Amino acid sequence: MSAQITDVAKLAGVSISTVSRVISNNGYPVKPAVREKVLAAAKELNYVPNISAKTLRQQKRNGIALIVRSISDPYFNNIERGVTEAAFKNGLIASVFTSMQDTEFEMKYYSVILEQQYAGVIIGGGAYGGSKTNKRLKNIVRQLQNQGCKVIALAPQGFDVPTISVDNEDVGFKATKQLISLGHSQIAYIGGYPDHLVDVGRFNGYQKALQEAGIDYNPLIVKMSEYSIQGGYDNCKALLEQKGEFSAVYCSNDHIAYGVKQCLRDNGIRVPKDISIMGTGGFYDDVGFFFDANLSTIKFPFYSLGERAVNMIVSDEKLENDYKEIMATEVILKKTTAKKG
Amino acid sequence: MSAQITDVAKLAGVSISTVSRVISNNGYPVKPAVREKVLAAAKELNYVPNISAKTLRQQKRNGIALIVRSISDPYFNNIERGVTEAAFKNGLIASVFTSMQDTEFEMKYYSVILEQQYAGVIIGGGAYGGSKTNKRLKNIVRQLQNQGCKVIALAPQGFDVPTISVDNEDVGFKATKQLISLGHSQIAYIGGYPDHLVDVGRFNGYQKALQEAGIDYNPLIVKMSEYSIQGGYDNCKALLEQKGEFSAVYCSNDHIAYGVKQCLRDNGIRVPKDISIMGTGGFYDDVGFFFDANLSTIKFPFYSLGERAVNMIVSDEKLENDYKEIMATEVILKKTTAKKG
DNA sequence: TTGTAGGCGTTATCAT
DNA sequence: ATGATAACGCCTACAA
Repeated sequence: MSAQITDVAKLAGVSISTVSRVISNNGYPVKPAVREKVLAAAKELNYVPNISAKTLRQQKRNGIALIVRSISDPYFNNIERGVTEAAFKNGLIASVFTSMQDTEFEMKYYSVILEQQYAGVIIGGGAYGGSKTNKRLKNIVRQLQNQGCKVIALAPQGFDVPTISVDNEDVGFKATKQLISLGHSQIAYIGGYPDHLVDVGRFNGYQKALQEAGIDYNPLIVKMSEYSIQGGYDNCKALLEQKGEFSAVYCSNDHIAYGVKQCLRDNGIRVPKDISIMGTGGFYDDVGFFFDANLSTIKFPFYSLGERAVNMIVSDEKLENDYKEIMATEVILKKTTAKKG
Repeated sequence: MSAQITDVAKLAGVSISTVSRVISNNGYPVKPAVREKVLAAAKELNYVPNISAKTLRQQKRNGIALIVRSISDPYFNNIERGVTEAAFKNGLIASVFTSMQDTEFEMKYYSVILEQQYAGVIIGGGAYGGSKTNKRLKNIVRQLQNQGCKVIALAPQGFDVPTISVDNEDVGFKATKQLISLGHSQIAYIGGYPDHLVDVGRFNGYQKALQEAGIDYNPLIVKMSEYSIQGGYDNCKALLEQKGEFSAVYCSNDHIAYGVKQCLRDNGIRVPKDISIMGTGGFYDDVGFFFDANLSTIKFPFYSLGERAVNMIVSDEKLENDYKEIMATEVILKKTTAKKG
């Protein structure tokens, strides 16, 4: 249908090898005059190399897949940017796939990624599933690895894959400690899925910080449901209704924190004067169309996380499945935290 | 590296043609017993067909690209779902590319899409550029079309491409008329980029509705800047400070409307009791982690828009560049509109 | 510095 | 119903 390398060669009056060498620009010596001729011919014919043929011949993989939970969850915003930009720098092309938190979808994606011979897949936000679904996922992930596709997770997945992530226990610990250092001792915890590994880690950190400060753990002011604004709102409301005493809340995710903030506001409670809130993630600040939530939070290095994952895929270091890499987080204090007054 | 068709053939004791027929499952008759043997062999070897070879041989395109402005803009949430799910149903695979409102990025994407021989590209949200960048975009889009890649826009782009969209003038008209029918006559307009075709349409509709109702157009209560919550907030604040009189606001986008809502609230103005707000799009309701904004709005058929675009790409009807298709919108009344009191 | 030719893993055509 | 073989478009030894 469209022009191919032979057409360009014919028009330029050279062999296809010469054209190939000019087009792929691989450093192989070609006389400048010839190069010009080839380029001119290619331009005239609107020649575009066929990447299937190239891939097939080179046995090289050139795609990076990023799996996210939902395309519009701001949590993934900077992860995606890091992945996309790093991929480009390495001559690869990143595509985003949305799992919708649905294992069926995720499985389908993996099988496509398998066929498409991607260089790697970055699991930014996989489906949330129990141990049965995990087994199926684990299987297909192993298959991907067998095919030479590198798999990198950006959070613990419940089975061994090379993982780059934050230290979730440390995150929970730092956040809670921050609240303690502001004089709070009645600190509620509102988390996401109770059996999500990520949440378990943050919750452990929360408990550890309390313990270290000699504060008794009070299960009455602990709530968990899901990582959403609504979840935060509802759980906060429940806390208020049961009249649990607390002057601060640690939320294991900024969506939750934002919901809590709204709930408190709707109930005439001043933030941070009456109650302080610490969130987790820091992703609200990165999204332009969001109103700045001004959350005090533990900021994750989302961009770097994505960037690093791509670089690991690109490099030829062999990755063991038990490989774990931790990236640093940062305490950010904005307008939802204050000294206990 | 990994198993290929010859390996499967050898293990199953048949020819590669037979394997191909079984694997591609193309209806060609194969004896059941043989089929079983092949399937077993393929499974044992973890055989996965190489899609590059397949694509090369079949000259078939199997990718759909969706260009969005930002991965986390909820505006694209249901468009993406529609595209992804429709693509799957048609045996295609959709990838999302984020333009970041950056023409350079967008150009790079198009050139990759060109090489990758995508079946089609859906321009959900292109870069926002002036006429010079439009020229470059137009060129590469023409090139895509020449290569046999179908291009569909989901909003006017400033140059001719087959477009499926809502009728933006009608949208602005209906929204304004709705406010008028609630008894409002001093209706402010807060829009996005003043020279964005989409906004021009909505603004025209706004003016037309006023005119039809015999209301004088008042340029003092019209503001435009950008499609963001912050933009809505700031423009609303400016309106309040200049003491322009208005009892309702039509916002040409829900981000803006949400910002306006926040601004009014922060200034002690009750919505909708004191001031009514109509938004545009209805995308806040579709995103789980969002707190329901409860905006009265003109709801767009995002999912169908994406779905229809895919179906147009898949079908072999030839698309003229001046093809335009309009999809219906719906007035949704929630908690930001009330009769003028 | 340039050209020739073989092969990457499929599918499809043509025999059998 | 099955098998042999020639493409698909490109890259890359190897030859010149």
